[in-house]
Amino acid sequence: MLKRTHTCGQLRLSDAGKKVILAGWAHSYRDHGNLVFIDLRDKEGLTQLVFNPVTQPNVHKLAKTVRCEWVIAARGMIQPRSEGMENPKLPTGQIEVSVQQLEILNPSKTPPFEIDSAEKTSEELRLTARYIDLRRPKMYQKLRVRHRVAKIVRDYFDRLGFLEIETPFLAKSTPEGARDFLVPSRLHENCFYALPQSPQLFKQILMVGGVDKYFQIVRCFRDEDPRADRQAEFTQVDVEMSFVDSNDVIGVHENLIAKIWKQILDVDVKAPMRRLSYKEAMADYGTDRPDLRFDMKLKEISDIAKKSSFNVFTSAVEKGALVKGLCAPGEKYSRSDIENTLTAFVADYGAKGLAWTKVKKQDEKLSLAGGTAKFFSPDLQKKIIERFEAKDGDMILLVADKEKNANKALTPLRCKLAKDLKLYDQNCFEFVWVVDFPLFEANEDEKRYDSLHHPFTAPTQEDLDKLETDPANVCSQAYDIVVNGCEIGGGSIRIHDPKVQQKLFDLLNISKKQARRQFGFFLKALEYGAPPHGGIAIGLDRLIMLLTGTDNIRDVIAFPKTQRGQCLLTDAPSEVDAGQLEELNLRTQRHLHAIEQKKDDQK
RNA sequence: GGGGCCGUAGCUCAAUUGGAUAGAGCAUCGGACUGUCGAUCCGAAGGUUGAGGGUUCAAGUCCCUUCGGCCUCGCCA
Repeated sequence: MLKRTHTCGQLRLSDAGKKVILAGWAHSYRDHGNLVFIDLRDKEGLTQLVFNPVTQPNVHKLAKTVRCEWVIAARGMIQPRSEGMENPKLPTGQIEVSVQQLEILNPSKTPPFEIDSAEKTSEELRLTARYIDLRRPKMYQKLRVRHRVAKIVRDYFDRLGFLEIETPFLAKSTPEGARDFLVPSRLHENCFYALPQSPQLFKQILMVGGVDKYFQIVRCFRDEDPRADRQAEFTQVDVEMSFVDSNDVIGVHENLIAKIWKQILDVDVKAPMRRLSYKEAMADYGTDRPDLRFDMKLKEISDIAKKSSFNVFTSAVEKGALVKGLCAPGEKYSRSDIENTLTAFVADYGAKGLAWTKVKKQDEKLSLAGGTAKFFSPDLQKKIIERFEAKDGDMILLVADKEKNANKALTPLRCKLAKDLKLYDQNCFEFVWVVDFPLFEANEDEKRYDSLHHPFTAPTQEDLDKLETDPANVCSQAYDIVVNGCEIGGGSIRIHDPKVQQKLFDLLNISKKQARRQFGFFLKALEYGAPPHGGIAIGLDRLIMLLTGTDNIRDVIAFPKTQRGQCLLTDAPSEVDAGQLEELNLRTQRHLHAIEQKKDDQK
């Protein structure tokens, strides 16, 4: 076998005269009857091979048989291309290899799609023939960024004295949070492992174990419906540290993020980063993961709206709902755009309606015109205009609903408008830490509290007493890192006092018995000198999505799954032999039906 | 579990809105060609219109069921 001496992306004019061997895939071939050209491709680039029938008749003959995606190796001499024959589109376009020996390492069937038109090919086919898709330079680039980020992460934590420690994948199921993937135990009948949703308890126990500084680039599993930015299995940069407060954890990670952005994109990220309290974020942006690339803050105008003559608003405010909205440059939107497109848009998020009005300048004075304007007196109109700091030509869009519902509709609306109106630079990154989360959110259906993050998040020292008196207003020591409206990580200082942890379980309506059964091992660990500790988990897939500019998580995973959790390449999940089930003491519904059928037949 | 979009040749799409033998570009195969680089030119082959059922004189087109892909609501401590 010819062994390569160079890659297909590195040869330049200065290499002219060198004897080289290249290996790769035939990207394209151009047969002129006499001269034959083959563009040879490997992960580094393309280099043109030229076959001359006069000087190398046998090699030329063989070259004529080569087809796209055949794997070949070629030995030859680098020669400068003659004048006018250079290809400025290729970094190697100044030279070509005049081939003296050609070896066909492996022919290929005609590929199911052409590499050059993969962008236009259905993702379904690309996933089915992933090995073809991965040959594309763009795909390789994304894998490379992923690798480089992982390397930066490992080097960074290593230098700071962190240990990367593996935690079990065959773990204990806990009912909270997402649905677990279960793995049946062969040795323990009727028992199951769960694949970890995160190594949360293990990393905390590592802190009790004195490890002090832990990190892991680790796969996590959550059996929930996928989305464009969500897969059932995904990767986290998982971190835990002892003897720290929130600021320590935040500091370490904003430096890491800055380092990654600098090394991958050559972008300077300011550290320390901005911080927003949960309250501010919810009030101004309607979400705990605000997109700060543009302003367009949400404003509540319940106080003004309740004085209007618009029944929808007045009755809503009376019922304890609020009127909230935003103000956007409105020239681009016609009345029907608003009443059809935008109203339908917010309806998808549960909004019952979208009230609108436009801001007009007349005689140097701003007033409202159109839509709901008629329900507001000039005085109220003035107040609305002031509240939104509205300008001539703006449109004001309002939703009247319970706070939660209004926010749920307005947040995506705000993002959609900003995108449509191009209110921000696509290439900028606005990082923000969202802090001061409440510890709980009320679960109205089941009349109890739910953890906003998870039940191991510590309340602030000041609010410890409120756990007894006023749980709804207890603030937690949690923090989320958000960029461009995307949550890329979150964590908290944890509870290290078993009594506080028990109190939390009580408030979450987890009985002592249940707590002991599910978390007993953990509560016990806390009783043996658990240090104060805290940590964070950063979503690696989303990080890579941001760094590579894709909004499809499957693009940054070598072998991703579809919306229905299938791997089109391997056809997982698939049925298994009855014998395998037997060994695991499992019966599927179909299995049981078959057994019943057999019994009936015997009768 | 709900909503939306999609499925026609290996690939990307078309088919005058229910009408005749389902077309085109690329790819493939054969031929021609001395410098191309999305080579060009000539020719050929290529179809269970995702699957099943229905309406109709007639279905790629309309209806029902089903499979698959994508987006999304719910869900994702």
